Amino acid sequence: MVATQPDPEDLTARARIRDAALQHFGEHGFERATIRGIADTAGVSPGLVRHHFGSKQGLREACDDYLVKMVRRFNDQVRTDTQYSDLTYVAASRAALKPYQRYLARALVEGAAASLFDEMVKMSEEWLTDIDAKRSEPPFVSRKVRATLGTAMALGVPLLYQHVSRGMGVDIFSPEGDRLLSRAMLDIYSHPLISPEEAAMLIDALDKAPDRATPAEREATPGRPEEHHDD
Amino acid sequence: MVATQPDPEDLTARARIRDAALQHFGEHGFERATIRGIADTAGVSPGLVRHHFGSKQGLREACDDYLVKMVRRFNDQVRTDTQYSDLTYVAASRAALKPYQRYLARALVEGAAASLFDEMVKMSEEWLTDIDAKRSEPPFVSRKVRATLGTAMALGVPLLYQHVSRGMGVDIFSPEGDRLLSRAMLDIYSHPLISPEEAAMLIDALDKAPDRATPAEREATPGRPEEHHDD
DNA sequence: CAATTGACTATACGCGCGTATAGTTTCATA
DNA sequence: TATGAAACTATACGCGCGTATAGTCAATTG
Repeated sequence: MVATQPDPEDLTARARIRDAALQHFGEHGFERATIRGIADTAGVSPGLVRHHFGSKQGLREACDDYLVKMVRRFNDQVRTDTQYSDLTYVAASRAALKPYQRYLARALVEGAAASLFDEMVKMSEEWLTDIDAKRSEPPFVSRKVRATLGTAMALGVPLLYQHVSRGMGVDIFSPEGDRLLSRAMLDIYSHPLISPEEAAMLIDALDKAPDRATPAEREATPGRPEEHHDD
Repeated sequence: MVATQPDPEDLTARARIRDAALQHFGEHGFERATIRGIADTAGVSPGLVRHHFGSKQGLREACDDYLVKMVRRFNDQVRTDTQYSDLTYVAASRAALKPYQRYLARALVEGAAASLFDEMVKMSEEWLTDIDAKRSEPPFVSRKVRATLGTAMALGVPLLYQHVSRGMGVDIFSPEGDRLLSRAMLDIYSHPLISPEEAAMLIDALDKAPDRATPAEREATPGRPEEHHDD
């Protein structure tokens, strides 16, 4: 009961523009989305967009800020509610973020929304703390590394939701899809792909032979492999 | 002899354009990338791009086809080599696809490159077949569903490589980063987050109360939650 | 040696975009 | 009612883009 949004009904024009931008950016991407289209969806003139947000980039930043605030609030809320396990958190955040999912996906892949990702990692770390307490062997790597990887992997599902839905034969955002997804996640998270012994063995091999070039590594080398500067 | 291409070596202008496009599309996104910029990187005139690929969209499709062909060849190669486990495959494909990773990420998130994703799922399914043989309890869901989810989760890491690198404190494409990543993956894949008993219990709860609305589900409902038409 | 064909360039057109600016309405306050 | 600011609209400009077209050059072929 954190009474957040005053009323979805009489939203101010500024908020309507922001929501329309979230939608358009998510559906068409930042470049392809047009101020005119966003203004049209929001029911205002294109000029008003500029009046409120200064520029297209400003509008984007406002969208990012809004989402970060929303995720942060969601996390705080869940954090105080101890009934959630890691699994149900994943499911809950999947549901909560659903409307913004496409926007989120694009932003994250483009390297933006960093604080949002980090927020999720911190969340994962907290749960890992509990899980690690019940664990016998010491982990191979630090908790933060595992939390980071776990977060990225969990995000892979909504990020690729079109492909996942196609592969599962059901829209993962529909009730049935969500149910199937939850079952599958429970199965995956409760059944290791390899045994700890095998893993330890492979780690040993890894430490002894750090130079493990695959046959493909030699073959797949195109024009400019080493350049990735950010936008 | 129809030898239009004097050499299969990737030195023809057409190949250079394709490589430049892979790079530009990956770095700037499809919309933002310009034919002029691609032509410049390839060292040709913008007109030649059109001459060879017809249009910008045609160029994109050529890039997709090329990548699919490359992944397929990689898979075939690995498939015949039985020394690979699921884990090392993930690592190997991570290395092989590295130069195309940014392009891949954008394409996949935009819903394109579907056959590529499906190819990977098929690969995962084959390995799951072996793993399932050693498993006592029956899986909660079909193998394909688990393979699909596993693929999406594995892809989440390179998709979010900037965030993952930041969280791990090391570039995951550097040798050290790759090593740390492999260790972490081995740990995650060998240590379940929850016990099978807990999972079974949660599934039970899931089946009995299919309507599990979270507090956030009620709160986070923006303008148009139910619309997601594809491009 | 023409003659044809394909690789490649130079140049320009038209359109849609972000942006700028001037003008109009709404509304709180005195 | 007067007034000033803020919300909002109408209109236009300029630029960069994809695309189209005409032309040049090099290699192949009879």
